Amino acid sequence: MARTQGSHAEITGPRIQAAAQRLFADHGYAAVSMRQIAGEVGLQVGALYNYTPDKQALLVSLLEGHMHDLLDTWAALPQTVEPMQNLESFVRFHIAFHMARPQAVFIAYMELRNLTPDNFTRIESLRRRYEDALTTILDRGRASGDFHIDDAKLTTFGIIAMLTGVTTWYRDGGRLTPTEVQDHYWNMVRRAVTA
Amino acid sequence: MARTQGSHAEITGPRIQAAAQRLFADHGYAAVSMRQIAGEVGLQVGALYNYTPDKQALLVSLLEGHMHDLLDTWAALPQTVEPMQNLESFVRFHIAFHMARPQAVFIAYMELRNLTPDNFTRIESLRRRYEDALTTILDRGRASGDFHIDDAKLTTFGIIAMLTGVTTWYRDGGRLTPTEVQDHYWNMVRRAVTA
DNA sequence: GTCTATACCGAGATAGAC
DNA sequence: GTCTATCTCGGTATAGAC
Repeated sequence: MARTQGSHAEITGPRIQAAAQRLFADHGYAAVSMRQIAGEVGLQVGALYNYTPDKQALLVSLLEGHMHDLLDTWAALPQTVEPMQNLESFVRFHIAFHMARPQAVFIAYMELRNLTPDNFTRIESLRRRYEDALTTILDRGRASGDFHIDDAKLTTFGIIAMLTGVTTWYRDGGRLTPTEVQDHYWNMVRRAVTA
Repeated sequence: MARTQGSHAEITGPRIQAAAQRLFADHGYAAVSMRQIAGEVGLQVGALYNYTPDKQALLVSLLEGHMHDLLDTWAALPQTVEPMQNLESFVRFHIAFHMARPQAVFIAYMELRNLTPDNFTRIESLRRRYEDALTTILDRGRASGDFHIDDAKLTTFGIIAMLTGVTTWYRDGGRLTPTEVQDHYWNMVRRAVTA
């Protein structure tokens, strides 16, 4: 079966996603044009619309892909019954996952306001599911007496904000290795939840 | 002295700033048009250019104003020689200041990438000065033996990220009073820096 | 200082040939 | 599936009358 000339569906789709991700992360969704994305991939604008109905759908698919990646990867990790161990693996996982995908993370935090209300609701509910995973760990640890925390929800927000902040300063090849960064943050979190 | 008809320089300037701040915070700098800002103030577009040379300068003045407000307000607070007390007042100050200006804070964190390189450098150096204030407190507390921390710079990033995260969920009139929020975060920070 | 009018450009998206 | 060409709209910014 000879292909239609210039037809490359299987590889063009992912390349569009990758280009959009890079450009959205660097300049922001609103500041990036469909022409720029097309140029990055080596297409004319019109061709983009074979892959996405519009610009918004491109953003949504990036955000949804990222959130599902996050939830699925965490769910696939082995869990223990020991609260302190569970918390440690959450902390290390969160840092490692976020360090490895700075662009996707950046978009996930910055571009929520560019979603239409219904898309926003969908993405927000995925984020909440992730937060709930940590809240559950904290609640169990408090029930078992391992953790001393005032408010599990607030502690969840505090921990996640602290850990996610790593992406604002961490650069590959910097002063600290990823493991060292994890060690330091785990030290802070561990002490913050124990008396 | 009769005024020129329709001339209101003293009040129009601040109103433009306020409208820009609100719109930039709600929709993002790149997504807001000069026409929208003018409409919000009750002007035609052209009139805006009596107050700002261009859109970028409007953003810069908001960011610079916010950062100087932050630095000056902190500098005006009384400092003690007691590291634990200094850290507590930093934590409470940071939360209170950020809670009170959600829009300015949001813009200060989200719109840095829409600055031209030289403007970015200026704003970044102001932010660094603020971070250094906390690092200094931590260093002093470590030297005095009050704090047990691995890395003052990293602890600075961790604490500031955690505290600033308050703005993502706090709403006036919510479950917790501002003071209760401060109490909880101070508990977490205090434990995180002590053994 | 504000207005109206406009220059100029680039945005998102579509149509139809190949 | 991609291209060229184009539609329509709204963007920033300016000119000149009042």
